Amino acid sequence: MKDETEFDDSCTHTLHREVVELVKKNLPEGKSVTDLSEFFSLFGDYTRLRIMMALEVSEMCVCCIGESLDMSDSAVSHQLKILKDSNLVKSRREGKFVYYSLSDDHVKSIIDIAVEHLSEESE
Amino acid sequence: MKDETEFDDSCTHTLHREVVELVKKNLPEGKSVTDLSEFFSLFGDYTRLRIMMALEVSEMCVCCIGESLDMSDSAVSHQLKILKDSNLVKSRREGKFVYYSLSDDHVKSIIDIAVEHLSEESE
DNA sequence: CTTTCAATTGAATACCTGTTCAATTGAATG
DNA sequence: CATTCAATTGAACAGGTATTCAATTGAAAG
Repeated sequence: MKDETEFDDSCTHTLHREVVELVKKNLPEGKSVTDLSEFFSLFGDYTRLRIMMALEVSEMCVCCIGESLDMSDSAVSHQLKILKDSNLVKSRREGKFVYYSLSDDHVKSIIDIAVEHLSEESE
Repeated sequence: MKDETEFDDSCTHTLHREVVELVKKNLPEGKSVTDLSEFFSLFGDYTRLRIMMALEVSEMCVCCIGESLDMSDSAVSHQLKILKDSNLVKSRREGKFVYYSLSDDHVKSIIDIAVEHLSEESE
């Protein structure tokens, strides 16, 4: 009857055990990590990122965004919906046009940090 | 013979035209935006993000990461390869084990910024 | 040299997600 | 009220990607 009966799967070194337990304790709950990864995913798509960077320059209506980025209005609208549902952009209607803009400057600051990281990378 | 022959697609208002041209001028070239979106994508996957957050706590061997996060060693190894190719994690071999750790503290700072953003969001 | 365990790899699979296309809604205008 | 243009929506499609599974490599120990 060995001492290891409760540790019968892989990587059973006691030293490693302690680390595993420590990590399990300190890891945030699944929900918040999911939220975080979904947040990063918003920036992880090429066209969505381009839309946000375009809106850093100026607010624009849907068709202007499409023309600036050479995308169909439909594709733009779909992505804008995702960004709006995530509170990264907001919109206002003026006559026939719906103008989109960034909700706040979090977007810019997050992109800036990443740009900075990537530029340091290539040194 | 109208003046609009060169502007015969949608959204032809001169006011909008100027904005479109401004945005086109100020938008970074495609390559750098692609790099940026790929960078964010690394954080945009649930399991990859969990791996990085686990490594914030301590360096670990592959099987310990798997055990901490309840994933197969193979799945962990595949993701670690992606993270290593992107220079977000590094590894060292010690006997039979390969220990992984974060390359630098950029990972932590980027995650922290996002966490901060999300917490402000919910106020 | 054979065995054992950790880690990696490649191929196949399954899932997710962005785009397209067609149809529809909303608002202004004649 | 019909028309026009901007925008939205839903369904279908296609491309990318994470996981699984099986096989293999690498290092230590008997």
